[in-house]
Amino acid sequence: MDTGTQDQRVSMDEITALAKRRGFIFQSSEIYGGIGGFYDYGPLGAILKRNVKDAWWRDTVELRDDVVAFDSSIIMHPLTWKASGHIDAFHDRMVDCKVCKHRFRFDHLKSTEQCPDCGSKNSFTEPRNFNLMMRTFVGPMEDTASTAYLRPETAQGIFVNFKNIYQTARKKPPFGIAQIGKSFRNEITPGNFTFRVREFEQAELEYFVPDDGRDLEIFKEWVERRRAWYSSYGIRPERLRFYELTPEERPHYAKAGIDVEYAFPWGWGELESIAHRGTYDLDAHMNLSGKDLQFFDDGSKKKYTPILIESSAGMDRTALTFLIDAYENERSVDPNGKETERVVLHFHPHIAPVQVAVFSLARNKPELVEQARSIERHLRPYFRTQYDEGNIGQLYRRQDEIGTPFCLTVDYESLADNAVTVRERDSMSQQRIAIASLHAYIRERVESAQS
RNA sequence: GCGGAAGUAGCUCAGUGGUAGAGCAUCGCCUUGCCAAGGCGAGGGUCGCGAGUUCGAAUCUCGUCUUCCGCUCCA
Repeated sequence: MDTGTQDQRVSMDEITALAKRRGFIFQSSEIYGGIGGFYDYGPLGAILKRNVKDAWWRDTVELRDDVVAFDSSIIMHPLTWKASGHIDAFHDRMVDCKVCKHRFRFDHLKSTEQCPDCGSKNSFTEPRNFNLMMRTFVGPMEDTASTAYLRPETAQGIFVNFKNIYQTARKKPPFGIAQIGKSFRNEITPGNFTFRVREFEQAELEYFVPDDGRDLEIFKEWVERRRAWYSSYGIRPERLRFYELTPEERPHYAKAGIDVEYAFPWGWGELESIAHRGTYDLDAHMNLSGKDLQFFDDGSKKKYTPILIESSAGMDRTALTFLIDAYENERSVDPNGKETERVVLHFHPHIAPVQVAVFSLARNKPELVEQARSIERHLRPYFRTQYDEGNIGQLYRRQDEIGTPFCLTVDYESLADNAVTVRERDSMSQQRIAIASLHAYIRERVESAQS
């Protein structure tokens, strides 16, 4: 892993401490001792995650006339998961050898008495089901017939609605369907903070293309679009990689696959998977449901099953990535030779939970306070703002730590010259800006940040 | 799920059987007035949770939950 330059890698301890200290992320149900694999987003974290989702949605849906929005239910007909293969794949019965601690699929054991690895006899635990889908019941009766599952991915909602959508949206391939929503997996081992959790949010794009030989080309276009997205929000390029799956690593029906990975403090971790899925998913649902999900092409007068290009990104993982990637503990020596530290989150202005903080230089001078509050009120409809007052150095440090890109300070001169000091987070440089032109000035700075 | 370690205030920790503590943080007042950590004061603790031993448990024992590390798993 690259550890280069002065880039001392942040530890997960620092990230989780900051996340809690500043109200980004808390463990779920903390007062009852917590529950493994679930997390809550605090006041700043909720905005951070929303900004990440909005940034994805903007680029994937709003800026394209060939992608439509969708939002499907979390609980679907159980046969959905039969067709997708999730039910069969999740019903493995497993046993553990109590001596060598190895785990085996019960139906693969030649002998139910002797461990094939260490040879111990009668050392197996009872066979247990490992079902990674969360189960619940629909209706008041808790029986097999009413068993339903919380979706382990959002994509199936799009597949089963494919015909509904292309008919009502008046789209024909190539076109895409996008959705952001919660998914649930009973992970055996949740961990690494919000990286592997049991309830998480996915942003998925299913892009359907005609079978005209351009599928690989379109796949590559989406890979480049996603690469540009991460880049435009400032993710450090040396910490991001697009890993190309080998034919052995991808499913037999897929012609290509890319894992987008980030260099987390514990190693590379997957943020997103971009996959060529052939006609596999629509075929599976056509087979089980008996319904026709093919597309009729008016030009060639032929029916065909569209080929699917999928991008599936974890929003919690992406939000965590933005948090880690933005983190810097700046150490420097001040003019008096004293060592100082500054924790800064270098969020992109679109991602930052607070974009503009407005300060009064003194807290007990009503004219300054009123001036500052008035500026904050005027900017609030256009930016994510916050008012604060007190020791100016402390105020700056506090905003640095939550990644606020701009701080405005109202001082005694402001009352005379109708201008404030604008302090920029990364450079700490200051500039005097007329109050009347603040809105335009900040808007220009926020928009030009989008590279 | 297995093995190891840990859990005391928001954070970092001290407290080994006898009244629950410190520093930092938070809030209020004063001071300063453009890059934090001056002064005074205040709030804040089911000592992860539950049993047991004991006259008495943060402290000893057992169970359990959570987190971290290593396995395992990751359709």
